[in-house]
Order: sequence, then structure tokens, then C-alpha cells
Amino acid sequence: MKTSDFHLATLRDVPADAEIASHQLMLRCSMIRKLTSGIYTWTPLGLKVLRRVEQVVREEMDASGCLELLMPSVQPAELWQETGRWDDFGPLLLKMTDRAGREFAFGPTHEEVITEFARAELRSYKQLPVCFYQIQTKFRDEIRPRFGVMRAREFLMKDGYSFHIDEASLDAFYQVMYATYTHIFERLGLEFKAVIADSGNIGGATSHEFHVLADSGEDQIAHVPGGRFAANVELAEAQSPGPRPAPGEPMRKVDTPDAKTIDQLVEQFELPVEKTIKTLVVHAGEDQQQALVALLIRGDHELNAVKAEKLGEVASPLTLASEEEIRAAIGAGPGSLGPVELPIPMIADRAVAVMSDFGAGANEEGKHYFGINWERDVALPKVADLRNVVAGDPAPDGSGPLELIRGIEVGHIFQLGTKYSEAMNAMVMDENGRGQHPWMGCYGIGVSRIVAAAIEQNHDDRGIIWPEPLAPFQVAILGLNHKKAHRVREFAEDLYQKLKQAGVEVLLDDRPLRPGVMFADIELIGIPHVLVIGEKGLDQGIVEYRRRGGEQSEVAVDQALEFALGLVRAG
RNA sequence: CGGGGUGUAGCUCAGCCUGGUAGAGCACUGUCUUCGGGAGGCAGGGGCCGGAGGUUCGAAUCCUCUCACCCCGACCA
Repeated sequence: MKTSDFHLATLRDVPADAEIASHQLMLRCSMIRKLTSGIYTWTPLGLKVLRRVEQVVREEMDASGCLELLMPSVQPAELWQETGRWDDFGPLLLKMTDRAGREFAFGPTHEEVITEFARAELRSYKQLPVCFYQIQTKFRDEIRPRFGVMRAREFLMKDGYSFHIDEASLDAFYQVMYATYTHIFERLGLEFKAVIADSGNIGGATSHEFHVLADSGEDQIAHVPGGRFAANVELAEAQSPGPRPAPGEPMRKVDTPDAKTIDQLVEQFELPVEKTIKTLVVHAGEDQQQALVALLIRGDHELNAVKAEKLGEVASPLTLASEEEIRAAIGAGPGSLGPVELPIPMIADRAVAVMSDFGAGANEEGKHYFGINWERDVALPKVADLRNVVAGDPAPDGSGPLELIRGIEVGHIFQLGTKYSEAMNAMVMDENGRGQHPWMGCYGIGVSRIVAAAIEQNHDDRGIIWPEPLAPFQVAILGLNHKKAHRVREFAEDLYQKLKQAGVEVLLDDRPLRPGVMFADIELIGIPHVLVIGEKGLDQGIVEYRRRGGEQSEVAVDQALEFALGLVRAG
């Protein structure tokens, strides 16, 4: 490709609404253009990268015996009503109506459609196991799309679904997919980590996420460096820190008119923050006697919403009570709440259960109790794991202290079990001629998100540094002052044609521009190998080679072709 | 959904407070000079100042409504 024939429209200024590096660079390179919030056009340059990701994913899925198909994006409401997700999926589901008034959704995922397909196609255990996948545009009406294609509403996803006669077969295939995903991210040249994950509203039990590691990632991962344990913080279990010390102080009521937050309490009364608890009042689960329930968390810890929602006592999704609701039920406002004489049910975090001589609100405006002790002053309520782990906590498997890092979720695999096959009554005959609901697994990869994640992980102040498997072009040829310098132009053109004929993805910058502009553009779009041809070099019989983000060297002109071919073969 | 902010040329922004019919840099077109790290001159093209309504002789500017986009928040007890 020649730049003069390629729609390259780089920007020198950073578009005002782009926050993170990958979004800024993708806009500046002209890889994507925003149509409206969370919805993007992929330009010819951007699409080249997207297709490369797609191709690696496709090849590895095919290599693992998966079968590619293509399902519709527009899906009838009835299918979603069968599984109950027409309502359960919530506002993320984009709904629409056809001329006859029939309702449809634009697919955010395809469990319903694939299960519909399976119940029509699959009859016998002899057809199993089988895994179908597609690479297709999804739409999820995100609450807050952001960071360009990192969290877009419309995005490209690889979604795969496997069917099995029993759990053992699903288990075995899940391991195959785990290995397949590992190969995919290795081949893409990305630094990543597989972690234990929450299965969210897709359903099912066992689940792993694959994260590209980057400081700008939205997810937190708890892991033991060099060890085996790694989990999304949403799921990482916080262990009980050990036995509760005996009471050492009497309980007393203290006036705390100006202490509405833990910070103020700690500051004004010289109370160690690990000796305080915060009382979070949330809506109770539907079948509970009272409308509210209190969650007790140590002052320096954070509530983990995913863990709390899993408790029957707590409404899902987790919703904090309003100040009015709290006052009506308790008689005191936020900032003065605590477990002693609390008139609503409560659940204590494991760390709270082993505290002694601690401070908390007195459920009376402007007053706290200090020196509270469980059982002596107030009965210990139900204890549960309610908090996020923090760095230094012991790993649940005892393999060492946890460290927290950030990641971008680019893949997620689930064991769904028979949730969908039962809901939609998909059946296959087993070897005894009895009908069975097949066991299902589900395997997603955020293809478009990988492009952004790769940039987050691989860039410098000049632009993108593509891992070679993702680069839109392998090699760029810059002919300096080629408009006037015939020798430069001819040499560059000749080299370009030969590389092209050899099947190399090569970009010849044939724009009549000054060298600085060419260098800046080629570095911005991050082409891994750059060959610079100039008159001075030709006089000396050399062309210059630059590895993006790396070394620089000189190559004899008559070796240039072989050299370039060697680079590409090595990559 | 709550809070904050921004809408003026393709991009980044000034002008708005204090109304008088629209500007800069980059990008784009032509041309000359320049040519190994985002050059310079000359000449150009491009804007219903997000939309609607109002105030006024006159509105990008003041008022009201609306739409869009961006950021923060769902950890406050």
C-alpha cells in the first residue's frame, strides 16, 4: 500500500474528549472515528488491525475444533422471554419493534439464539461435544460508554458456545478453551493473566477472565506474584484474619457532633481506623422481613458489591438506602450508625467479627460508642465475606500474600451448565435413548477491545508500538525527498514492489512531505519495521533500518530486500 | 439515574462578562522557496456560532426551553 492511495488522516492535536492513551492514539492515527456515543467507524487503517486480531482468534478456535457460524444480530423477544432475560438483562438490552409491532433485541450475546439453533440441530449424543462460534457485532447499551472502543456500546466480539452430554465432557472442553485462549493471547504478543472470575448475569458456575495487564485497566486483579492464585477482586475471597482479642475496654458513649465520616472520626478522636466500623444500610432481598439490612465493614475496608449481592438477605442489584429510609427505620442519620441496638438485621464482614474495643455510631444523632465488644455489648450477627481484599491479605489457597494489579478484561470463559438448555428445553438423546439437557459452555473474546488494550500496553510518547502480529503493516519504506531525488524514489519503489510481491504487508510513504512529518506519522501509527532511504545513504551504499521503539542500524543497499524479508519471517 | 462541564471551520481553541453581523493555529486548495525530525512566503476555500423560542433597532454574546457530547459518582454512613 502507498500512503497516497491509503486514507491516512493523522491528527496533530489530541481530540478533546479522549482520556486514555489508546483512545487518543486511535483517533490521532485515524483508526476509528466516532459516530455517536459508544459507536465508532473503523477506518481502513483501524480495520486492518481489527482483522488481524480476528484472524488469530479464528485460527486458534478452528485449530481447537470449533466451528464458525454466523447468527443474526436482531433477535425476537420471544426467545429472550423463554429464558426470562427479556426483563432480567435490564436496560443494557437494546429493544426495538418492527412494523407489525413485534419486539426484537439487538443481540448483546447469543445464548438464546445458539440454544434455539442447538435444539433444532442436535438430536444425539453422537453429535457431541460440539462448539460453535462466531465473530460478530454486539450491542450493549452501556450506562456509561467510555475510552473509545475500550467500552463501546457497539463492539466486535468472538462468542463461542459448546454442547456436551455430561458435566465431565464440559469440564474437559473448558480446559481446552482455557488453553486455546492462552494461545491466542500469546500469539497476539500481549502480556496477560487468566483469573478466577464472577460469572455475572450470563450465569453458570466456573468462570475465568483473561486480562491484558495495563495500569489504565478498569478491573483489579488480586494475585500472588509468581504463584498460581489470581482472581478478579470482585471474587477474591478475604480470609478471616484470626481470633478475636479479649475485650480490654469498657463501652462508653461519646459526643461526636462533627464526625459524620470515618475519616473525621479517626482524625478527631485519634482512633485507629482498624478500630472503627462503618455501617452501610442497603435494601434487603425480596423475601426478607424488613426492607433494610445493615452491612458492617471495617473502617479501612471497602464493601464488595458482588459478594454482598450473592447473599439472600441483600437485594440484587445492591442499592444503598436513602437518608430518609435510614432515618425512618433507625431514627438516626448516616454518620451515626452502628451495631449496638440497631433495629434492623445486620451482617458483619469476617474482619469485623474479630474486632474488639472498636468504635461505631450509637444510632443516635451526633453520638458514637467507643470500646464496643461483640457478645459482651452486642450479639455477633451473621458473618460473611463482604469486603474487597487488599494488598497483603493472604491468598485463599494459602500460597502467599496478595498483590493487586490492574487489567483490561479481553476474554471470559464460563461453564453454563444446563441453565439455557433447560430453560429452552433443548434435548439430545444419550446412549440409553433417554433425553438429556445438554451441558453448555460459553467463551467470549472482546475483539475490538483487544485493539485498544494492546495500545494501552504498547505505546510511547510518539505513538503506538504494535506487537508484530497486530501491526497494520509489517514494514514501512520512507523515501526522503523522493519527489526530487530520483534515485531515492526509484530505489524505494523497487524495494516496495519486491516486498509486496513477496507477500509482505508494506507501506510506502510516497507523499511529497518533509522527512519530519513522515517520521512522525509512521511512528504514530506504530509500524514495527521502518526502512529509511535517503540520498546520503545511497551514496554510502546503505539504507537505514529502525525498529519501532527499538534499535537502529544500517544495511547495505543490495542486502535491503533480504534483510526486510528476514525481519518479517522472524516476526 | 444523580452531580459537574462543554457545544463557534475537519482538529485544538479564542471571542461571550461589557450585544453591532466571526477569528487564530493546525489541516485543506494553488503557487514559490525550503528539504534527514511535525518549514516559510503569497493567494485562496471552508462556519444557519448544537437546535427552538424570547428580549432588542440589532444576539455567537442576554433570558427560557431543548438536544448532543464529555467527566465524576453507584464506598456515604
